This record gives sequence, C-alpha cells and structure tokens, in this order.
Amino acid sequence: MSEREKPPGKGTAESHGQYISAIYRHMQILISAELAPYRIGSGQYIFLMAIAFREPITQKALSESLLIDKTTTAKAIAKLEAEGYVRRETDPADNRYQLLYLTEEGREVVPKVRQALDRVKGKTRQGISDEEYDVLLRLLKIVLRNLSGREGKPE
Amino acid sequence: MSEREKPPGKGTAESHGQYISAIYRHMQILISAELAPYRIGSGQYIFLMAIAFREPITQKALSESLLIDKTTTAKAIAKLEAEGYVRRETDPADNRYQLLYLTEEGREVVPKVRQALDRVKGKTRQGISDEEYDVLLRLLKIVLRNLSGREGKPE
DNA sequence: CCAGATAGGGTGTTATTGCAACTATTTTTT
DNA sequence: AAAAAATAGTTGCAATAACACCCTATCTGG
Repeated sequence: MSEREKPPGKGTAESHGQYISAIYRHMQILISAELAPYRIGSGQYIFLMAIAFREPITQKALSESLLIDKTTTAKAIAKLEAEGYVRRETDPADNRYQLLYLTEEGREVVPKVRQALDRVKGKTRQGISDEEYDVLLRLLKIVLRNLSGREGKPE
Repeated sequence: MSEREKPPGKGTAESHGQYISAIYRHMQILISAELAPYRIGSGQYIFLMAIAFREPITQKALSESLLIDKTTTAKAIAKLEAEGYVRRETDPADNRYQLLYLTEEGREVVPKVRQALDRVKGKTRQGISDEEYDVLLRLLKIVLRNLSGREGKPE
C-alpha cells in the first residue's frame, strides 16, 4: 500500500481535523479530572466562566457567544444550578428570559476553576513560545470563523 | 468587574481550548452532513480511513494510532461492519486478534469519503496559506503530544 | 498439564452534544 | 383585538466518547 506520497495541492495529506479532535477529547479528560472535586464536568465549566465574566446574562446570549446549541446550554445551566453555583431569575421585563447569576458558592469556586484551567493550558502549551501561541490562536480563530461565519468570543 | 487586564505571564487570557472545542463541534456537524448519504457518522469515518490506509489492522492498533479508547473503537467498527463497509476476521495465528479489512463496498466508499473530508478541509482552511497551515499543524502536534505523551499519526 | 498472568475485545453506564418538536411569552400583522 | 409569527427555553431522542468491569483466548511457570 503506497499512498504515502502527498499530493502537491491542498488535497488529502495531513489535516488539522484529526489533531483537533484528538486534542479536544484529551483536553476534556484532563479538565474533567481537574474539576471533579467541585463536581463540575467538562460540559459546564465554559458556562460557569462565561457567566462569571458577563453576569447577568441570558442563556440565549451564552449560546451565541460560545457557539453552542441552546439545548446544550439549557442542560449545562441546569447542572450548574443543581450544584448550587448558578441562580436563574426570570427577567421581569420579559418573562421569556432567564437571567443567570452566580451564587455565593459560584463566586467562590470560579477562581479555583480558573486555576485548574490555567494548569491545563500551561501543560498543553509546553514547548510553544508566546509568539507561536499567538499565531496558533490567530489561525484557530480563522478556522472557527470559516466554520461558523462568526467570531467566537471565549472567556 | 475589571479582570480584563491580561496577566503578563502565561496566565488566564485567551486560550486555545475554547477554539479547539468550538472547531471540533462544528466540524462534527459538517462532516456528519457530508457523510449522511453513506450512513457513516462523524464517529466512524476516521476508522474507515485508517483501515483503508493500514489494512489489515487490529482494533488495538487502530485505537493506539488514533488515540481513541478501545471501546469507542469497538463500537465504531461494529457500526462500520453493520453497514457492510468493514469485515472482521479472526487472526488464525492468534484468536485474540480481529483483523480488519475493507469490504468491496468499503473500497468503493472510501474515495467519496475522502472527497467529502477534503471539501470540509478546504472550507475550513480558507484564508490560511500553505506556510501558515504547516505552522498550524506543527503547533497542534505539539499540543497533542503534550496531552497524550505520544505522537498522533492520523491518516 | 494446569493455574495464573497477560492481552484483545466487549458490555453497561454515564456525560456531552445537537436536532426535532414542544411550551410559553412577546411582538407583529391583519 | 384576534390571529400569526417570532423568540427563549425545555424535553425526548440519538450519536459520540470514555471508564469500570467482565469475558475469552493465549502464554508462562510450576
């Protein structure tokens, strides 16, 4: 089987897709382990951090800024609420909206989550200079924009 | 809330993690749509392509080279087998091994899958030069190695 | 030769995620 | 003002993925 030679164009050859998915899966595992003590899963921490940063915020706004389906958001928020980190309050001006706030426990756990995420980031960033990391982020942003037609605004 | 100033070090600030996960999720959706006509899901195509490239191969070897849990591999292969794209054969020399082969249908569908993946790749690569893309791949490889302790060898 | 170790696979359960379809509320249209 | 459309959120279902644990086949040491 000798299909080892790369086509010259932008054909098959190596692709970012496989790296992206492997990195994603492994990061999920790492983050799950780091956040297990707080009973926050890999599907919830993004929302927790985003709420901390933009409180009060609706689920719709969260979904859009994180580029995550609204039903996924609903379920993640439900878990964070069940754990006592987030509180929902119906917007009195429009009862369709649920305004999300951190609870006291939420405010206490956020710095710990941030530290855990920084540990993961630091580990996965090893061997990459600040300049290279900037390039990486810039290119990932382009890929994401190509996929979503929007900017993603994490954190 | 003014935590907007970046710590000078490699502290919080922007992180590749969020981009990685958003890209991963959106690529899954795109690929699922592209491969739906062949009833191949986003969880199976990697295995199909890897088998096409390294046939015959065991599930264990697949799991290791793709950095995917063996039970995930087992289930994906079961689906590909159910669709008639892959055939299992017990290694006569050692009955613990299942050697995986493409079927005729598998051999026919592989080029179509490859084209679909190339379309996705092409779309997501827009605005990135060949040189930049090489840099992207190199940096992603480093991140993956940091996470897995191994090289990943996709496709 | 047989007990135990080793190794490849598989099953059951759980978490994350997205889609289709639904409810409830608000806004727009007629 | 009543009907229709839009909007925020939820529920049920299915796919992806991993872990803990179990099964079965092979190999090794007594």
